[in-house]
Amino acid sequence: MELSERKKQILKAVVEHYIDSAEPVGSKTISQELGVSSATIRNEFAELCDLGFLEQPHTSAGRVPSPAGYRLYVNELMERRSVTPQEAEGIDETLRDKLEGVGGVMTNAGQLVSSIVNYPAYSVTSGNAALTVERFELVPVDETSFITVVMTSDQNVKSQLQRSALSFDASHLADLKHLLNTHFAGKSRAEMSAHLMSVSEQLSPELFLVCSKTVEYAAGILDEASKRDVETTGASRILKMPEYRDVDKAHDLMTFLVDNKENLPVPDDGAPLKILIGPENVNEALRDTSVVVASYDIGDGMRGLVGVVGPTRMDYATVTARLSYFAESLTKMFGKGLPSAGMNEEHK
Amino acid sequence: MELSERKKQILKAVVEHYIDSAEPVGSKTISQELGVSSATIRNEFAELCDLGFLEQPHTSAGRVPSPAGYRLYVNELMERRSVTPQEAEGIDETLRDKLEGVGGVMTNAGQLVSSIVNYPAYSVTSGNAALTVERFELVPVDETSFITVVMTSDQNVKSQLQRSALSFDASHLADLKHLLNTHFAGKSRAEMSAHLMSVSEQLSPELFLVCSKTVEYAAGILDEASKRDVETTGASRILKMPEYRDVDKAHDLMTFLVDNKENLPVPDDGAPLKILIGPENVNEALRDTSVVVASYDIGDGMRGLVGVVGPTRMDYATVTARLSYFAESLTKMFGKGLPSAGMNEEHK
DNA sequence: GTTTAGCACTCAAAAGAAAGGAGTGCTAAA
DNA sequence: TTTAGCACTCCTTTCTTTTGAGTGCTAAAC
Repeated sequence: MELSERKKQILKAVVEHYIDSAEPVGSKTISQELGVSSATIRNEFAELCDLGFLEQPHTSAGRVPSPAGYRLYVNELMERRSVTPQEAEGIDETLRDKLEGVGGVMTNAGQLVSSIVNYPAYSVTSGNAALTVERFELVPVDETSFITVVMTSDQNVKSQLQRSALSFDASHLADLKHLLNTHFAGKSRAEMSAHLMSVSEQLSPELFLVCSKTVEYAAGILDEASKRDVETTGASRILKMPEYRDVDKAHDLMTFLVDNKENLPVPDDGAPLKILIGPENVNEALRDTSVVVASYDIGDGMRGLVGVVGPTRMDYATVTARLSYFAESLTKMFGKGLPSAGMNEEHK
Repeated sequence: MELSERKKQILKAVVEHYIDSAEPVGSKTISQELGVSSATIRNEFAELCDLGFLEQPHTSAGRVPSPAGYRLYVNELMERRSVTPQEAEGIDETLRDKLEGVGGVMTNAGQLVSSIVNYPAYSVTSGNAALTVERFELVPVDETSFITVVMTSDQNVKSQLQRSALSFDASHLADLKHLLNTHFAGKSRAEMSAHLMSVSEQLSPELFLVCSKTVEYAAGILDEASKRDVETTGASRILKMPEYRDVDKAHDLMTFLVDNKENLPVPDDGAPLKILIGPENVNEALRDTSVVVASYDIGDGMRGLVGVVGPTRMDYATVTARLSYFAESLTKMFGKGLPSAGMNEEHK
C-alpha cells in the first residue's frame, strides 16, 4: 500500500528534524511546517506508527523514525542532491593535499572520508589474489649478498637485501636468476610453493636454500598483496554525538571499529553506493548504527571501498552526496593515472 | 627538608590506594594499614597537605596525591619491581606473535605496548637524517622503462618502476647508473639536490630529466627515512577509566592522541625511562595525564621510543616494569639481529 | 468525511528537600 | 605525641514535587 502524499511529507519532515536535533519530534513542529493543525498531524502520526515507520520512545513523547522509516526516507523521500560547489571544493582540496603528501591515497582514504563527512570511516583495499611474479632480478652487492628485486604482474616492484652463506659471482647469480624466472615467474602463490618442492631435487642443498628464501620472499609479497586490508579512522568522532554520550556505548563501538574492523560490511555486488540502516547490518555491534559504503575503481577491474559509520540518525543526504563525489573523484584519478600510480612500492 | 619515615609510609599508602580505587583515601583506611589511630593519620594528612604532597578535593573528603606527591612516590617510595615471570611470559608471547606476523615490530610497537600495559600508547621511530644512498642500480625492463633500485647506507633497499620518453639500451643504462653512482652516491639529501643543478649542464635535457627523476626518487626515500614518525594506539582504552567518564574530557584527549601525536613528549636525553607527571608535561593537553616513555636501541646508535599515556593516577610500578622489559626485549632483538632486520623494505 | 479546538492525561526530566554517611578538624585527656 | 570523642561539612543518594512538552480522544466546525 502506498502512503498518501501528506504522510510522506510528514515522515520526511520527522526524519529530517530528528537528524539534526536528535530529539523526538512533536506534532507541533510538523504542524507549523506543513500548515495543518497539530491534531491532524497527531492522527497521521498514529497511523505512521501503526504502519511501522515511526516509533514513540514513550507515551508522551514525540516521534522518532524507525529503521523502516529511515529506509523509506532514503529510498524515496530524501532529495538525492549532489555536492554543492563549496563541498566539492573542500573535497578536492583534501584530496589534493593528501595526494601531494605521502603517496597512497588508498591508505588514507578512510581518514580523508572521515574528515569529509565528520563520521568515523573505513577503507577497504581488496587484495588481488590473482597476482603473480612477472620477473625476478638479482643484483650483486658483494660476495655473500645480493639484492632481490621482484616485479609483480601489476607492475609493482619490491626489493630486499639477501645474505647467504654461499658466495656468488656474477655468473652464478645469472644462473639463479634464470632458474627463478623460468620456474617461478608467472605462477600463482600456490603454484610457486608447490613448484618449490619439485625443484628441490635438482639443486644442491645450499643453492636450494637461497632459491627457496627468494621464492618465499616473493610469496610473501603476493600474500601481502592478496590480503584484504581494512583501516578505520575517526572513531573518536562519535564522542561528539548525543547517542554516544554513554561512555560504555561509545567504548563498544570504538573497540569494534578498531579491533573488529574486518567485520565491517564489505558489499561485493558492484553497486557504487550502498546504505545499510540499523538492523540491516548483519553484525550485532552495528545494529543501531548505519553504514554508507561506496566503491571506486582502481583500474585493472579492481575496486576499493570507502565506508562511513554513524548512528542511524545519520545525515544520509550529505553523506551520500559527499561520499559519492569522493569515490568518483578517486575513480577519475585512477583512471587518468595517478602521479605515479602502480609505479611505486612505498606505502605510508 | 626530609619527610619522616611515617609520612613517607602514609604518602605511599595513599598513592597506592588511590591508584587502584580512583577514590579519595580516608584516614581510616590508612590507619588500619599502619596500625595507628585515624586521628594521628589525620594530623599527618594535614601536614602532608601543607607540604603540597596531598590535596583535598573538598573539606570533608579524603586525600588525593598531588603531582608533587606522585613525583615523590615515583622517585623514592615506589618499589621498582621488575616484571613477574607471568608478565614476562605474556610480553614475550605478544612480541613473538607480532614478529612472525607482518614484519616491522617498530611500527606496531605502540600497539604492543598498549596491549601490554592497558593504557593508550605511542611509538616514535626517530628518523635518520644522516642517511645517504649507498648505491643505485638500474635494471632494464623494456625499451622505455627500467627498475630503479636504491640501496641506502642503512642497507635498506627500495625500488620503483620508472618510465621514460627516451628509449634505453643496456649500455645507456650502464652509463646512467655510473653517472648516478659517481655523482650522487654517498651524498646527503641536501647535497644531492645541490649537485643535481651542477650536473644539469653536462647532460642532454632528456637524459637530465631521467636522471633527476631518479635522484628525486632517492631523495624522497631519504626524506621519508629522516622523518620522525609517531603512531598512537589504544586511545579508546581511556573510556574504561573513571577519570574519563566525562565524554568531553575523553574526546579532548583522544583527538589529541590521534591528531596531535607529534606533540607527544619525545625526550632526547638518552635516558632509558622517563616519567612525566601531570603538569610536568609541557603540552597543555597532557596537563592532567602522565606519560611514561622508554627508549630502545635499534642498532647503529639509533633509538626508538615507546610511550604510555594515562591519568596521573597511573599504575607507575607496573607500567615502568613492563615498559622497561619491553624496551629491553626490543633492544636485545635488534642487537641479535631480527629475522631480517634492516634487510626488508616493507613496513606495515 | 476531514480537520481542528479543547481538554484531561502521561511521563521524562528538572528542581528541590531530606536523609545518610564518610571524612574532617579540633579539643582534651591519656 | 598519640588518641578518643564530638560537632561539623558537604558529597551522594533517594524521594518527592513541579514542570512542561507531547499525547489521545471527543465533539464541534468545515
